[in-house]
Amino acid sequence: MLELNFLRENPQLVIERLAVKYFDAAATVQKILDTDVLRRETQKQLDDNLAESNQIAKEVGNLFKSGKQAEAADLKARSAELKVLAKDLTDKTEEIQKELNNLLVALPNLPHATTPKGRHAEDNPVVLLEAEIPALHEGALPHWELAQKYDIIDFELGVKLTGAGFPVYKGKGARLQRALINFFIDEALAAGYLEIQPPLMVNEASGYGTGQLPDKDSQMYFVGLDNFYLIPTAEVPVTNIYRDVILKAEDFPVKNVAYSSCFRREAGSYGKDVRGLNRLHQFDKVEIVQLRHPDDSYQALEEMREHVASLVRKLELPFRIIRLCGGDMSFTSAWTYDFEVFSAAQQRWLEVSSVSNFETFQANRMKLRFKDQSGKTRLAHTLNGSALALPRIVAALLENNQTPEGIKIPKALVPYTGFDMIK
RNA sequence: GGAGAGAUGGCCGAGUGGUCGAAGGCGCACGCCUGGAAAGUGUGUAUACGCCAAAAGCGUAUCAUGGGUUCGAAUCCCAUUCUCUCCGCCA
Repeated sequence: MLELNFLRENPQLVIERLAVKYFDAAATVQKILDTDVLRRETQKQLDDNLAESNQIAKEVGNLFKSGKQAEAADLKARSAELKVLAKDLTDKTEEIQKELNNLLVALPNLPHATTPKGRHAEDNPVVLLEAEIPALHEGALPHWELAQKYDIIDFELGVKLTGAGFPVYKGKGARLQRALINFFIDEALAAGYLEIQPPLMVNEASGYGTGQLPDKDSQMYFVGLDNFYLIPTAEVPVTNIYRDVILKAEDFPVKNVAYSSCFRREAGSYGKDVRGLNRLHQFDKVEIVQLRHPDDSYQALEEMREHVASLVRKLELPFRIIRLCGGDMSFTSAWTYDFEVFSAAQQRWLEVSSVSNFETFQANRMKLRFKDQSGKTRLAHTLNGSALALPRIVAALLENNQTPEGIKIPKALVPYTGFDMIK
């Protein structure tokens, strides 16, 4: 959520910047400004009304004490009038406040001033390409066929147990998953992150805090009996740890890493793009989250980008980093890098990580603040990134490393898997 | 799931209708004291919104949340949520 004060002072800038995301904000911004004026007027009336009521209440108390019942009765009458008015003003204020809030929540985050122009994914500039595309042997298979051939991932069985998009990992497939998780977490620990094991279900307030609610609720699984949502990413519980928190300046940087299963309904996506591990309803991911002082959040973003790059390199996967253009950026992000690995049998780039700086957008929503040197309370910056999401990494590992003798495990991972080949 | 107790500021804790944004303590910050420190001592120490060009100042709201009673609610009433204790169940 954008900050009202900022919007009040820079409405034109907001409109221009959001145009980069192909979001026409002019009407909403104007409405926000109008509603804000109305809100302050109404608020003032209500405050004055309440101030008088408070005054009267004091006087009545004094009159009672000195036995002047008659005068007290007069004041009580006035108080009753005020009360009716106050009720009315309260309702009005709340309604206006709600409307203002709805308008504010509808505006995306401002993209950073350096955001590349462009509308679609094809317009995203590649900022780094480290991709030696492996030459596969004759008869190379896509990962879903490899999974079956070596009996390491069973998609059919998942359908039996739950439904499509809930694969069962078996034998070396399961161990490969566990190895990747441990590898990713260890790497994050070495980079100074604090490990967190969050709940996999969250309440409504948390869903709202990171922006999944109110409007993206159809993407989350919902446990109706208890009003819980299954997390679509560890970002939700981990970032919400700091909801309504005021940090001290010396608490920075806050660096958390969390492994979790992630649950996504992915309503409306079918077809060949979602075959095998390409898109699942349940998958595993290691997520890194940072809270930063606004002055060095972009330094942190580069640090996180480098961290993720080092992971992909150690796994010896061909990859590229792209900077999302305005039109392709998410609602909440100010700056995003996507990491894509090349999956050689599918001949496709697969997104395996998205690293973003949200600046104060999430922080404003969840009231995540800090006290700066001068004692002033300010919103912190939040950042997060996948480091990494497992299924597409597994897909690329299987496809790229296949040989007629079996699938080779990258050296960095062997200490974690305990084997160097899937045969 | 059953029975009971409870929820107050960063923490502990007092407060059963007005003088309460809230005693007292701890913690923290700054000052005094000291050769330095401890002890002692003084002052300060929530958040949001609004008024004001701004600071100062002032107003309003907030004692789990939402409603109600009352001229007036941290205090009384109702509902909800959460926590704790005992019993039951259980990895």
